[in-house]
Amino acid sequence: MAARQRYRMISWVAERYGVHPQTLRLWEREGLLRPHRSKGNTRLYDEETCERLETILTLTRDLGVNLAGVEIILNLREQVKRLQKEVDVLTEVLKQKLEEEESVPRYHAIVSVRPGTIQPVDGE
Amino acid sequence: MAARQRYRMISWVAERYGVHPQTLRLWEREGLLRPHRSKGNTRLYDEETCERLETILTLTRDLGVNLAGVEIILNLREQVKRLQKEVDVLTEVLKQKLEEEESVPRYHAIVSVRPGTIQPVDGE
DNA sequence: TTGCTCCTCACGTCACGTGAGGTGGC
DNA sequence: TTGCTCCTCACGTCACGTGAGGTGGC
Repeated sequence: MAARQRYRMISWVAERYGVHPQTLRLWEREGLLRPHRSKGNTRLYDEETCERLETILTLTRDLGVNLAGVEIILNLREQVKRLQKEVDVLTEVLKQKLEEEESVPRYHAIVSVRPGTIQPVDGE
Repeated sequence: MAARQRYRMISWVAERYGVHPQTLRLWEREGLLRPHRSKGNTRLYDEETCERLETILTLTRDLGVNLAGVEIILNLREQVKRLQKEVDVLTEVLKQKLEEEESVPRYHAIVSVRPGTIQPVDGE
């Protein structure tokens, strides 16, 4: 899953996505991006950061959202993702419960007797 | 639940929330607010619209979000609300299933007999 | 050294809030 | 009539993207 990370420098990212390097620095200052740093303080962008960047680009360029909005939208999307996952898990568990119930003969749920008060009609 | 609606005109809303009437008209033009209209074309704000306005005010004034962002954020919040409700319902159903399971004597799951092959030991 | 990186400062543009001006219904 | 409403147009401000200028590491 966690593939070998590729770290890119700012010029690569800027050209790849058509963003001004200063814009990348600005967005970092605003807290929207958090690239890693080399020992010499050079920004290093991993894949996750690049994906985040793509999202931000869509929001700002295509949809005209400002930076304050981007921040909130990214958080809300995370929340939606978590909730959607929770719904999926709960649905799956419930589905299994219902199947389980289905496989048990019906009268097991209907007959309710005290232990020792019933006997087989004939042997076995 | 659905109480008698009170409709307010733009000057009342503007003063109540400290918003310029033109701003209210602008936000409507941008699709963020949808007040009703009188037969003479006067805007009429109901409670729901006022609540929506409060939310927009928080987003724009306190958080600095622009109108494009507000639109998206309001939609995402709706989505979160729906998902949260779904999680609540599923959780409740699952809880009941588990309680039900707990209340059924264990051997109901163990004993597996054909109908008509068992009888009560004594009457009743 | 060359071409990258880092940073701060400053300008230009655009979104958006607000005011003016002119209209019509209660 | 008075004071509201409607509308459009235009100005001022602020956020933000981008360029310049000067620095230091690979």
